[in-house]
Amino acid sequence: MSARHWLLKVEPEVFSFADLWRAKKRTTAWGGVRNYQARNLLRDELAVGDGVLFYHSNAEPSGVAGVARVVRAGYPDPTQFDPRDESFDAKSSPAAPRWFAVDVQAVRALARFVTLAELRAEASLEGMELLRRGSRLSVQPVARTEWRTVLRLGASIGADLEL
DNA sequence: GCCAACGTTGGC
DNA sequence: GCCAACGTTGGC
Repeated sequence: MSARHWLLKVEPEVFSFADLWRAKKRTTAWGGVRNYQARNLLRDELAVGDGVLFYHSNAEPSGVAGVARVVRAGYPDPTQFDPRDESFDAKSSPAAPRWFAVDVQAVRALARFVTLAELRAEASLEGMELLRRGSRLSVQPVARTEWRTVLRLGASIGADLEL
């Protein structure tokens, strides 16, 4: 698979796009994921330079808040080795790490926050993973056409659509 | 290896 | 707060 665009879910109560914007170098480790399908994507697929839709889940409203990019590809998620961390995994070890993280850097906020309802209303996004019934993956591939559509929905008139 | 019970996600 | 959908766990 050579998807170049991804959607990453975050609960804004925990860490929002605004938090990322304020972070040092506008960059954060994106990890704590304890799902194997998501792990495989983080470990094997996300590459430096890939585009990221930063999605606020479990929010009022939920939706895409901003654009980020991958600045460090998959590496062992340090939280799995920290007994004090709630994502600690006693069955993992540095020699055989089980969970992975990437680093992402904010590129820009969307001119308009694009709500989940707006995404659902967009016929051309019908096949988007996020919108599929029961979809829960916190790392999802985004097709190029979907990426462009979301950016268009989030752009103010005349804004540059390219990342 | 089956599958019921349980935990989590996340929209509503 | 509810609950549907899904993933994981663990008894057998």
